[in-house]
Amino acid sequence: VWLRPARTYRTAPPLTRDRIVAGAVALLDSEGAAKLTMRRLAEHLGAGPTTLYWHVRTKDDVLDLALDEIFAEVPLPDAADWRERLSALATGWRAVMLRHPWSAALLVRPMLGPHVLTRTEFLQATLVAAGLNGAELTAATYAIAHHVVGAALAETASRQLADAAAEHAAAQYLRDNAEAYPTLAASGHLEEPDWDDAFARGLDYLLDGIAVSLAT
Amino acid sequence: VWLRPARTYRTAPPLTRDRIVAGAVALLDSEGAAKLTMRRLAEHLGAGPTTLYWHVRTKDDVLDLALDEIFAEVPLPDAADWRERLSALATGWRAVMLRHPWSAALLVRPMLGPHVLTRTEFLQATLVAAGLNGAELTAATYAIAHHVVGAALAETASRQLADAAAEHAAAQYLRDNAEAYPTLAASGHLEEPDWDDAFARGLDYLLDGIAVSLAT
DNA sequence: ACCTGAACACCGTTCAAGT
DNA sequence: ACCTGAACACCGTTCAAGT
Repeated sequence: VWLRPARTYRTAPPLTRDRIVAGAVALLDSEGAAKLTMRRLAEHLGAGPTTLYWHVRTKDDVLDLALDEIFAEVPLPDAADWRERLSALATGWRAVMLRHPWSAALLVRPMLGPHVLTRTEFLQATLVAAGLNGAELTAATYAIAHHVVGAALAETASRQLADAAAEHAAAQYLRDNAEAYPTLAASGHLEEPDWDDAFARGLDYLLDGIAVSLAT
Repeated sequence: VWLRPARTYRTAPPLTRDRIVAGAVALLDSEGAAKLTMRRLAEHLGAGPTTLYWHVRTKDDVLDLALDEIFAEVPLPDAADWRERLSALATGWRAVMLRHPWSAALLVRPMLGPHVLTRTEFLQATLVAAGLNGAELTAATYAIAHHVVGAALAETASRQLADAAAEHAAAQYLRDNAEAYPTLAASGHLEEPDWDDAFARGLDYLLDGIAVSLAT
């Protein structure tokens, strides 16, 4: 999508790519990915069932645009210390993905949107300023992104069980098979962990490791 | 699914849950997630278009079963050193996901299958043996899983561009916008990185960080 | 107990036709 | 330039009916 410019208009039109993207995000937030349909989106925008195809090539385009759109919400922190900058960026990034739970499932598509690239640029520039380069820089950039994406994915997935009965059944299942999964049963693996705490600690492991490599 | 037992039979039947899962994995491997259809899967198995519904409740059940199935391929290493055990587990896990590129997109569903739980049990037991417990144990377990899942997701996504023209266009796009993304343009962000190297280094950052916390 | 086909209520996308 | 509706080739799932 990113390579094809949005159409330009002579006068303010009723339907634009921006309005389509905003409508898609609204529908995804309120009803989830399974309910986002080109027909329903068009109806939501007060257009005929196939009008969207003038502004957008496929449904995948709409999804790519919607995913990039929410990245604009991720704040770019201004802390001086590189560790603080990275923690703040990662925390804000995760918060945005949890606020738009449909976003995790879309990350199998290449992340090339302008807002995504702006965040990645900020992330990598901070690591460069901290002193990384070459293969270490690449690895650190991806590792931090993986932590955010993985955390958002795991927490989103866990919420699919939010149905209390299903959660209870899953925990019971683990207890019934305690001899097969002794460690998991003992640590309460299928009970909701403190996601915020686990995320922050995991990120600290990563940043500690990066700091170690910077010190040598 | 995991709580509902597979049906039992008096005689060897033509269609079983196992055959359905094996057929689904085969179709997903050869044609991708978009092409897996209940109708096509049934046809692939030589059954009527709706026969699957006797053995399985929904298409989501089939996907959950297929995802768990491939986790059986992840080897459980027997190294003595905890770091070696974790590296070997994570590396094997990533390799399996890359071999079945459709698997990354399915991780938005809760990972409760028996094979998944066996790998998670092994991962967490290794961390316990290394000396972790409580909130640190939870955080380390998830952080390692996030690294594997995030890496598989990113590499799979990047391969969607495998089309050489698209890759070239994306790199060109980044170069054209070098003033907006100077760090990314300089580091060649959109050119294929050495995925194996980035994965190994990132995992080392994480394990270094965990080792630091064990030492204090 | 297991399998089938018809049927229902949807999809994404194309395209000739309208304004 | 922009929007429309009919139409095509599909979906997942239900259910009465077969063996």
